[in-house]
Amino acid sequence: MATKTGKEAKPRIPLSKERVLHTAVDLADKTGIEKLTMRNLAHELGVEAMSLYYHVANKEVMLDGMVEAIIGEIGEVAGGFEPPAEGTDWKTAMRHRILSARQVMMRHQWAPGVLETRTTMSPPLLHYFDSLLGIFVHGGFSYDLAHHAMHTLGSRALGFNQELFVPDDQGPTDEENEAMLAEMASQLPFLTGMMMEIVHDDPDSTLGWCDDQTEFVFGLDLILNSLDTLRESE
Amino acid sequence: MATKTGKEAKPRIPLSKERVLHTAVDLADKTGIEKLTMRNLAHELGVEAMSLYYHVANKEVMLDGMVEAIIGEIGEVAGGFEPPAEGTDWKTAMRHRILSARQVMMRHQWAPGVLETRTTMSPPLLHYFDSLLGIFVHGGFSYDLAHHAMHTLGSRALGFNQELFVPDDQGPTDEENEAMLAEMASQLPFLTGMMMEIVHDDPDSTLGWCDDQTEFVFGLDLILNSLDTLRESE
DNA sequence: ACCTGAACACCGTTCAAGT
DNA sequence: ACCTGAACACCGTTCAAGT
Repeated sequence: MATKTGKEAKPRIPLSKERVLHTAVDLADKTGIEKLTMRNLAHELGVEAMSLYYHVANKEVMLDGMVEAIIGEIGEVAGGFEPPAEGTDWKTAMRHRILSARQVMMRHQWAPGVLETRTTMSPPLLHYFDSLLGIFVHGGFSYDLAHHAMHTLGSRALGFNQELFVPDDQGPTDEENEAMLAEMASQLPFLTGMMMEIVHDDPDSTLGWCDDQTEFVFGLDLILNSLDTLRESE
Repeated sequence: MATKTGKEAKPRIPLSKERVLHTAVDLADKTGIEKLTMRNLAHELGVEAMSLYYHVANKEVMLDGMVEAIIGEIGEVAGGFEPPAEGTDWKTAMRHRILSARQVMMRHQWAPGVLETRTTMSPPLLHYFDSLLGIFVHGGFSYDLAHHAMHTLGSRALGFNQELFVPDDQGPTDEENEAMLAEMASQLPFLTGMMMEIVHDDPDSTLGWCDDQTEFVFGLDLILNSLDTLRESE
């Protein structure tokens, strides 16, 4: 009752589009995207919900703005979107750029989901894609192959992969896991077989077993190497 | 006023979980997922919103059920999830299975988005993935490589690819496009270059230019071929 | 067993009004 | 110029009540 969470001091810092966006990003990081409501955000800013609408047209464009902020972060991590230094192998340049993007996505878990719901590409996003295309083209790709390449990368171009079925927050208990495995054995022979092998190699692993980073890099390298072969034979 | 949309005859067919789910799928197909509210669905069924809760626990499990229905459809299109006929090349089997899934995703545009928000794998979904794994393993993959392979496929395993930024419903006008291209030229040299080449080859194409099916198959084949090479050298 | 009316606790957003 | 109070049109969902 005595001190509420950091909205005590009357808002000396006036609201601004930037402050709204940055606070929104922080709040989404902290509480998850589903808790990012205009009301919650306003409260975090020590202000009424309706005040936000003076700085952002509506929630949808606010989300657009948050995405732009994220792209900016990628730029910081990657050291800008300029073409790689003369003589740099295109594959290492692309790998570096994409893994930089991934770093940013990792600290903003909500970002992939929001990215997927955007219907228009903001200028920063276009700029980012242009820079990826640049790496391809400077690396000797035709526009046609570079185009295919972008589609093949899909969301990996932004540093994330459709992780189908991230296991639930509350993981199954060990007993549930045990029971599940037993029942699965007959119905799902291959999944069971795979899991038993994995459990054998790493006893600590459970149903949510995968090392996302390893798997991401595996897929990324497979695609980049494959594209390189196509480029050579073009 | 005289005749409302097909809810005239009093509900001779009683509600049931199946009827709720199938109507939900149809309604999502017809009006889009964002219009699929419990109230709208109830109205479509000639019933009050609260009646739905007798047959489905809540909206989230209803969406789970809809996904299960979709997996069922994939089974119909693919002719079941049984392992491929003896001696079938794993790659053609996998390609066929995945392109069957894609057919189903194409007629339920909302399905990818809903799939991505699921947090638990329903039995039909597990069964589907098990069948894919089976194709890999029967094709000579180790469990370890098959595991990597599943991650590499990502959402492609279910017949869709993260199409980042499907252009807006209301496409830009020709003039807007023109203006955009002009402005882009300096800022986005590679995107502009690529688009100009594409426009040259196919004058009808615009910003929403890509042939999704072609691009999907390109990426899929690239990945499958690459995996085959890894399998051989394992 | 199956369906409903009224109500609750939320959303995003508009609009006229305050300073 | 910037912020707000009250209100609107929606959500999903609970719960006691109807048949």
